[in-house]
Amino acid sequence: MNSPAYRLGDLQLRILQSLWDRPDSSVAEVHAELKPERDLAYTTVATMLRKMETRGLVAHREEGRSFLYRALVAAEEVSRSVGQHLVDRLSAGSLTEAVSHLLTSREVSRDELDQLEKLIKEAKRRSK
Amino acid sequence: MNSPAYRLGDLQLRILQSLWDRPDSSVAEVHAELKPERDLAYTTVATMLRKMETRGLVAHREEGRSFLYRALVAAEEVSRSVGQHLVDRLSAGSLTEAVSHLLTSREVSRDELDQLEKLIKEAKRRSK
DNA sequence: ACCTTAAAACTACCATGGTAGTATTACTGA
DNA sequence: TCAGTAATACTACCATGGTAGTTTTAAGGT
Repeated sequence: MNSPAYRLGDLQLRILQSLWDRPDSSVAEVHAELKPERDLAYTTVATMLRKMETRGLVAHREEGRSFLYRALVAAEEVSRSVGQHLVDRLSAGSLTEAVSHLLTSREVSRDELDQLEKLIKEAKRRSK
Repeated sequence: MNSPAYRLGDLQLRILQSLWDRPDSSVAEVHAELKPERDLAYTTVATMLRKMETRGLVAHREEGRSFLYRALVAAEEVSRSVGQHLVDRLSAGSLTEAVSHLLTSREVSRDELDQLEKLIKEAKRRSK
């Protein structure tokens, strides 16, 4: 149906996540938030935001001398799309296979396993 | 530390998967295998294989008039790397969060949930 | 009013994945 | 031997993500 199959680069996705967390962020705020992980120039973030606006991913409004950006796409939508892509890449579309990959290819703590188990149980309850 | 952090495009990853399945494939064989999903020109696959060879991802040997390609990188290595990257994208590195996304953002059949549960149990047993 | 500063706008650039066309090479069969 | 064919080699192209420099605009203090 209406899954526009978002093709997002790493930076774009990261910026969206930042915007989902804090809507109406200025470029400076987004830049600051990304600073620890990726030391980008201010202009890089600004440019990216503008590119994303032309793609309809975000929108801005002026607040004094600043542009405040917000995401136009829902976290849900994009997550699904990205997640689907993930599963496809990892294992031609099979979710369980993908998770299996994830589990076997890394150290997974006892704690995480417990959490995962709980997740499954919840999902089962919901689907019942 | 020997995780070279493979940055692979979709097609490259798909080709590797094909090669893991059937080592010593000719270009024609890889092309044929990909045909149903992606109707690419023969030359596209050949070019990609050549590019991947310069990157050290695959190697070829001549067999009569054909080049037989094989993957130089282990499925394990790449899977881990790709999986890690995808988990990072989806949710800053948290595996359980990533799986949670996967579970809540799509229809998951009862059957899949059962399989997943089994997976977790196995992982627990192994880690014990 | 003017200088400083900070923001946005515009523009350019590079790397790379993806795509495919054309050229070349070399078997193979008649 | 030589035309046909099937393979590789070479090359070019495009789109896009990512990066950042330069230019313009406008606010704010003194």
